[in-house]
Amino acid sequence: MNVDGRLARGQRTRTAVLDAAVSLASASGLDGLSLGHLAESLGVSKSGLFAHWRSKEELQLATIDRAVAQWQEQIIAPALRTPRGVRRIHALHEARIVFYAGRVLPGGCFFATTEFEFNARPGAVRDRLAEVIAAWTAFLERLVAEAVELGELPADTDVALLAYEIDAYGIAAAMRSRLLDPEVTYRHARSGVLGRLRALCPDPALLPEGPS
Amino acid sequence: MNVDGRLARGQRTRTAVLDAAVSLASASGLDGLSLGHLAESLGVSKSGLFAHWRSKEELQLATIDRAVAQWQEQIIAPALRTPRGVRRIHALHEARIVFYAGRVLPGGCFFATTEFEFNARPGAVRDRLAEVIAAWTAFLERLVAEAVELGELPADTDVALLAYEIDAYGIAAAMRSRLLDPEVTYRHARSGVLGRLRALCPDPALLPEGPS
DNA sequence: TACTAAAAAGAACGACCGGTCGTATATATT
DNA sequence: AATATATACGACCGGTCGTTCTTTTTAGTA
Repeated sequence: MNVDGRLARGQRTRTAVLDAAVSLASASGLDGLSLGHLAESLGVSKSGLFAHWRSKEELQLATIDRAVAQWQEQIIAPALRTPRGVRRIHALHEARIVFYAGRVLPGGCFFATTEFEFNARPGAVRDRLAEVIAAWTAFLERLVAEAVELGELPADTDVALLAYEIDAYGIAAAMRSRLLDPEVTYRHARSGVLGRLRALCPDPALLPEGPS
Repeated sequence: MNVDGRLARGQRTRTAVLDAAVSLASASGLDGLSLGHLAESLGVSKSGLFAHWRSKEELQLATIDRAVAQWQEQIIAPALRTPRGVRRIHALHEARIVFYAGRVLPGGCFFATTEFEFNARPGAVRDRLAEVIAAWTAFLERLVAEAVELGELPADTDVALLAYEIDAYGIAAAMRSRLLDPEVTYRHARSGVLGRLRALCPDPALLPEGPS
């Protein structure tokens, strides 16, 4: 288990840089993120960054991967610890709102910011972001499909549509919570999805009580 | 009605510049929009822009105003030509989707892009964008409230929540239509709102037929 | 025709951008 | 102890950024 101390040091630096990069990019975008600012905010030299990534684009791609891992840990993992079906769907959405409301990232949502930033800019970054959102969409649809299979949602449910709707509530929350009243926004995002699921789910005991 | 030819020329230039600025900013953001590119794409000198706006920020603010006017003409005006109530709500959403699907702007949606870009960057631009989205939200809520008053939606409808939901479908469409399958995305955005309104509206004749 | 004012161009600026290079410093291997 | 390697640094490059200043062109006025 003894690892090379040099590699360990590099790994430590890499992680610290990418964590800071995800934070900064969530607020300023992957393009607005400048190597000079990033290096300065970490107390390292700009040129030192090039020892780990040969170009800014490579660092941008690595930053995306890091943000995916963070999303996996903080939003997807909690949901997977919840029983399949509507409860898992609800847990996923709830973890997302908690993540936004907890101000984990200064910009709110890394993916919402960067996907809007790059959706009209061809290149490797855009392609990678498209892959990420496709995987996220597929995951959401799988959760909805499972709920249908379990009989917790009607058999004629439009799975892709419901997944779209749930995601839309989250995206809107990420945007509006920073420009309008956050509390009101989160309440809408929460009760929107909850109301939707409650209207479809035949077993009301599976979902939390509370004001619509 | 005879106007000063010099001023008229300036007005023409100003309009042309702002139209191009809205287009470019919808794809690259208000910050990614560089004065050099903007000037070059118009066949104008960079310094000439400063005859009309004293700084980039001033031009950014003017660009926002121009985008608001465009939104007013192409999305709000058509809706206001439709009878009040759920039909007007539906017309508004439909005009929005048509605007996105018609590729009027290369980036899809000026506001979605810039609001995500600036939601974590304090300053005059962010403040102006916050005003714009607040006005848009108020407008949407007014349309929903009118439908309730007309009896086309239940009296106990959560007006602000329904307005949030309708807007969320639009925001999600702007983002996903550029990274995932556009046709599927627009179908979801359309049938999502339509399904929502049909489930609430007691008079089915007010809304178009068609698959869910 | 002379004068004025608006619009636009041109050249130049300091600051910062992403990126390169040579070098110094740790840590490992022999 | 000598050597190799991964990491990190400081100095610097060409280019672009927003911005300023000066000059020229265009249009209206007396």
